Order: sequence, then structure tokens, then C-alpha cells
Amino acid sequence: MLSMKTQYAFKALMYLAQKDNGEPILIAEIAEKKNIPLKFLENILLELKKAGVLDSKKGKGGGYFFNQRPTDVRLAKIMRLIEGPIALLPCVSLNFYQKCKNCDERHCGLSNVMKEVRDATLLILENKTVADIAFINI
Amino acid sequence: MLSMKTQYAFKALMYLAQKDNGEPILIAEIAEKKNIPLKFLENILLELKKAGVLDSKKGKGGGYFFNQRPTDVRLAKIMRLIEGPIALLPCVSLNFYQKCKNCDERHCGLSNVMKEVRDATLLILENKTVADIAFINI
DNA sequence: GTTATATGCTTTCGATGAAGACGCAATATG
DNA sequence: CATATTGCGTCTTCATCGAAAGCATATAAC
Ligand code: FES
Ligand code: FES
Repeated sequence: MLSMKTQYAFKALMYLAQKDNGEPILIAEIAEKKNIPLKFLENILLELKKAGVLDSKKGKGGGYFFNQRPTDVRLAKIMRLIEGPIALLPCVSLNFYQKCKNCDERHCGLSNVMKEVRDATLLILENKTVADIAFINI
Repeated sequence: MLSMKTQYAFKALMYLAQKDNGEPILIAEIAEKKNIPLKFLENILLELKKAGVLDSKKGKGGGYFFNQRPTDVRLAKIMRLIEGPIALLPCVSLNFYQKCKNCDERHCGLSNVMKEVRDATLLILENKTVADIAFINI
């Protein structure tokens, strides 16, 4: 399961993309509408800003808004940014690889299965963007 | 990423299945060969025993062995047992479902994507067993 | 029945994650 | 400049996780 931080990040981005009209949106508004602890959300949005996904404006009329276009922000990127590895094991992670002690990947059934899971997951998360989760047409 | 506990559980089961000849195997042996903290492993194996996957024998010549056949133990079952939900969001979990506040699943793009991820993951983990990760034929 | 061997159970400790409290810094408006 | 608004920074608290230690219990072997 995703950490609360990552879940909140996704929900906040979804909300931002839905209301996106160029105008900054208050942290407090997102927090209230999406049921996210305020100070926790501040932290999350700040990370997304430092990563270049969002930008912010201080003072009256300030708030958060997109720096990149929602259609350009892949879900996999957000996952890696906030959550860390997408793979279930360190030895099958593309971006956070760590070798297993006492286990040879080339002959390891476990890592093989987890590689399958990783690929299936990435196929989805690399091809969906923030825009995709914001607007749903049934 | 999986918790250390779950990673250890998988590795221990893999080792047990590989050496399975009916004879009990020492916790200490698994711990050493798979680089798992001893007392932590004791705990994990105990949980697997209580769940009916493994069984144990005390005293000299004791240790752990399979209660069910490795071909009958699906990886998804172990995941749910040790890790908890397989889904990335509580609102898309089959076995640990929890409703999202302020978010309607029927019109939520995020939960839709995560449902796709869950299904892709389950398709793999429900069809692979402990026996599959123990014996690898390249 | 005594002893060596193993598992079973409880407690403890530090590290990390989730969340809240308080104050500081920047900016729009007048 | 004065003030209200809003994002930023730091410190504290609480729960959970990873890991280790210590003692208790069961059993095979002699
Ligand atoms: S190599 Fe990582 S689990 Fe075997
Ligand atoms: S319903 Fe769970 S994220 Fe929208």
C-alpha cells in the first residue's frame, strides 16, 4: 500500500488539475476538500514544487499551481518522487536498485516474479498522467 | 516497496521450498543463508505457522517445514498475510477495503488507475506459488 | 530425568513516518 | 508604511516498524 504521503500527493494533484484555470489554489482549500492534514500537505506540495512539478505564490491571492502541464506529469514520476521505488523488491528496481545479499538475481525465482509485477505496473503508471486521473469520462 | 518483513518471508519460504525433503530446517540456518536477522525471522515463521502454511517441531532435530504443499501456497496469500493489502489504495483493495473520504470511487480517475494496477499485479501473484519461485528453469 | 537443542513469548530500543504547534518570511492591497 | 493573507521552517509528539535481547517451554537423546 502507498504511504499516506503519496496518497495525499496524488489526491492533491488530482484536485489541482481539476480546478486548473491558471489561478493559484490555496493549500487550505485542497486540505479541506480532500481531507488532508494541513501541515502535512504543505510539506508534500513543497516537495512537488522543488521537483519542478508545481509552483507557488505567496501573499494574498497566492497558492499553488502547475509549473508543468498536467498532461506531462506521469504518475510514475510522482510515485518515485514521494514514495520511492515502484518495484516491490530493491533488486528489481530500475531507479533505486540495490543488490540482494546471498541471492543471485540471474537464478532467483522471486526476483523474476517481482520483475513481472514491476513491468506490469510500470506499463500503466508510465502511460497515465495527472491529467488522466483528473478528468474521467465513463 | 515491500516491508522487510515480507521480503524476508518470501526469501525464507523460497529457501524452505528449495531444501524441502520432509526434514525440519533450522531457523538459524535460514537466517544465516538468507541474511535475515534471527529473532526477526523467528517471528515471521511463527506467523506463517499460525496461518497454517508452515509447521514446526521443537527440540533436537526440530525446525520448520511446510504444512501445505509449496505448490498450493500462492504468493498473493503470503503478501496479504504479512504485508497486508496488495492494492496501492485502500479504496481499491479487495480484502482490506476502506472507503475514501471526499472521493467518489465511481467517478474517481485515481482509483480507476490503481484498480488497473491491482488487477495486473493480482494476475501474477495469484497464479504464482512458492514452488514457482523456488525452482527456476531458464 | 537430565541435558542439549530449538522453538515460543515478552520486552526493549532506535529509526522512521504521520501529524500538530508555533513562529517567520514574503507579498498584495490600501 | 501598515496590515491581512498566505506560503515556509523548525521543533515536538505519537504511532508504527525493524531489530535485538532475555527468558520460557517443548522435545530428542543419552
Ligand atoms: S536476487 Fe533479490 S530476491 Fe533473489
Ligand atoms: S475514491 Fe479512493 S482515491 Fe478516489
